[in-house]
Amino acid sequence: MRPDLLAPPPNPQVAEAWQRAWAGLVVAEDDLGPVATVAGVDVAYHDQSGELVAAAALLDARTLTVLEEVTVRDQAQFPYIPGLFSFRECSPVARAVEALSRRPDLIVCDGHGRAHPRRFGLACHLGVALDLPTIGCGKTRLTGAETPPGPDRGAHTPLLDGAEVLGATLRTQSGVRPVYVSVGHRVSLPTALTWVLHLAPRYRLPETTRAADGLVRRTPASPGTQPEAQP
DNA sequence: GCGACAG
DNA sequence: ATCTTGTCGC
Repeated sequence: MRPDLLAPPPNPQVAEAWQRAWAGLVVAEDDLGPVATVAGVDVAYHDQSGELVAAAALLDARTLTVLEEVTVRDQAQFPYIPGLFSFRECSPVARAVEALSRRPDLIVCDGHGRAHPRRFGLACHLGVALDLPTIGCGKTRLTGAETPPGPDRGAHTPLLDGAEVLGATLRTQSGVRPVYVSVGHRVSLPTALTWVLHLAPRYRLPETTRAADGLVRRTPASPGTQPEAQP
């Protein structure tokens, strides 16, 4: 891991400068081995004091069964600012992933990767910080011009900034709004699309995201019992 | 100056 | 993200 990439920036201007520099560390090509496990990550804010709960859910890549769940509590170190989202959630999420008993072969993030103003969204940030393959899968668009994909499951169209392909809109289920897929780190866009579609056999969002989301929402922010791994 | 704006 | 009930549709 690279703790230097997880320190809270002093202000938005510095944060943007760091993103522009770190964007050069992103690998947008496939550099992953056999994928046996895929992790989903998410963060929930249970009160307005900045207290948060980050979670990592490890799934069997073939059966999509949840193999392990981990949650960590923390205090937000940076406000939510569109474009600087990763400085709020990357650190706690990275801690949750590292708390898993084994490193996942791939991580799907609840947010964008290269489909970002400076090409360094949460998925890129997390991937580079942990040096693990990551995919960005957001529910809404941040930047880029989109074209509605066809009505059937699997249909997809590029998310563009002029001639540059930032990612893609992907219809994971017929008749539902598409999700926004982009490269995070060490995964190509075609591979990212294939995985997100595979991970979303029944619902709009991938099972990895659903598992992590359900986990953070049922985890109390304050005291409570520390969740343990689920066999 | 007027919108747009991940979670 | 979070605050919140009922309701339209498959």
